[in-house]
Formats: sequence, C-alpha cells, structure tokens
Amino acid sequence: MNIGNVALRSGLPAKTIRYYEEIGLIRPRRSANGYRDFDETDLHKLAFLGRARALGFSIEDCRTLLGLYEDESRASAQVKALAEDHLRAIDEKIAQLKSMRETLAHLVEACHGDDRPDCPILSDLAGQ
Amino acid sequence: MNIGNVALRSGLPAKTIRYYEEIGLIRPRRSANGYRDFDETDLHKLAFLGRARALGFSIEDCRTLLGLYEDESRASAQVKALAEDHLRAIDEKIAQLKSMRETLAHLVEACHGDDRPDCPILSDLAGQ
DNA sequence: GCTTGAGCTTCCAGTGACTGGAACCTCTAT
DNA sequence: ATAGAGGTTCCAGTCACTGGAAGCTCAAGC
Repeated sequence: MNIGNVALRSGLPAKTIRYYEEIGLIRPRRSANGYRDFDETDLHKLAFLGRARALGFSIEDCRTLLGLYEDESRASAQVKALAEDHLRAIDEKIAQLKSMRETLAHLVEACHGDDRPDCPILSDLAGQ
Repeated sequence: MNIGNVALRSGLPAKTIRYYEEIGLIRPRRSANGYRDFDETDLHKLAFLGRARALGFSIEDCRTLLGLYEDESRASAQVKALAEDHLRAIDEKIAQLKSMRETLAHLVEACHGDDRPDCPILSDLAGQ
C-alpha cells in the first residue's frame, strides 16, 4: 500500500507518516521503486498513533504505549500509570486555562469597547 | 539598571529579556561597557509583557497590545476585540482538553491496573 | 512511443517561545 | 593579582510537525 492510500485510511497526513518513520515509530518496507510499502500492521499502528495523539499523549508516550501494546507480557498497571500521569497533566492545563479565562473574562467585561482610549484591560496589564 | 536586576524586578528570566530585545519588543540602551542599561520604562514594559503572556496572549498579540498601550489615541474597542478573540481561543482549548480528559478518564477507570496484560486503554487505542 | 500530471522520493528550512551551553568580556571584592 | 559573579554573543535544541524545492516513477491518453 502506498503512502497516499495509508494517509487516507489512517487519517494522518503523508508528511506526518514520513515523520513517524523518520523517528522510528513505524518501519514500512520499501518497494523496488523506492516507494514505502505499508502493510495492514503498519496501518494499524498509524491508527493507534493517531488515536493516542488525539488524546494528547506526547510522541514519546506514544512510543511507550505502542511498545506496551506489542508486548504481550505487559502489566496493565504500566499503561494505567502512564494514562493517569497524562490525565493529571491535562487537569493542570485545564486549571491553568480556566484561571486565565476567568481573569480575561472579567477584564473584557469591564472594558466598554468603544472609540475612547480608556481601557481596563490595558490598565490591568500595565499593573494599574 | 543591569539585566539581572530587571530580571529580578520583572520576574522574567534574563534569557527571556534578551530574547524580547532580539525580537524588538523592547530597546534598552547600552552602557559604555556593552551591558544593557534598562530604565523604568523598559521595566514597566517587561512587567506588562509578563502579565500579558501569563494571560496566554501570543508574542505577536503582546506586540500589538504594547503598541495599543503606547498609542494614546487607541480605541478600547481594538483592545477588547483582541481580548475577545483570545478568550474564544482559550474556550476552544478548554473544550478540547475537557473532551480528551473525559475519554481518558473513562479508559483509566475501566482499566484494572494490575499485573495482567489485558487493558481497555490499549484496546481502545487499537480500535477495539 | 511520448507526453502529461499525479504521486512518490529526499532534503532543508521554518514554526513559537524560549532554553541551555560554550566562549569570552567586565566588574567587584579580597 | 585573582577569583567569582554577572554580563556579552552566537549556536543548537526543544516539540511535532509543515511547506516547499528538486527530482524520480507511474498510469493514462494520444
């Protein structure tokens, strides 16, 4: 299967798939003409990676997850620990964004937003 | 004022301050010895930038905000529009993270997390 | 057989906002 | 005189791609 086909079926851009090969996440065979030749296993891995990335796992986490997936003697505790770490990181980010959001929303609300230069948003940024 | 002092007073790392000069956000004078020589206005701008960055504004937004701050004939509507755009972007990010969080939380909950290889998290990533 | 255009290849550079480190200069205190 | 803290520049690395150039290969139509 050529890269265009795999891109279509996995939902990942061809550029990304080449990149994943470059960093060793997949190792597709090569045809005589030099084209990458993907089999169903490669496609499966790419779909796996796409889903893991969509959940926000880093590439290195994805590498670990793929390794665990392929390791039949893994303990699910390892996977769970990784996922829980990531969950905590997501929670932190959400909390941080919410705090930003709140401050900013207050400022936006306080700003009349007309032709006059007077602006609580800028005043706040300037330290009043 | 030397960079170390400004770093302390603004809360920004010296590296970041040099970077901000490099990209033209500030233009401190230079002493005869080649050291950067910051005045109170520079410090004020850096504190402004620090607060704007803490609210998640991009560097380019910060540049615009600083320009508006220094433009006495600005309309507060311009500032408000920028802030509202950013608020929307934050809301989108929060929504995206929450959706990730929810999916991941379900998977984590479903995973027993023991010595056995059986793992719903990996099954989900693999497309069941 | 020839041409055209799509699709594949590699390689290099850029993104955003820093951050680390090397090599070197300057100032202050002892 | 010297040691060490603090300043300087410049280059490389981060993360996960993304865009683009130059060139090769393939399938279809004439």
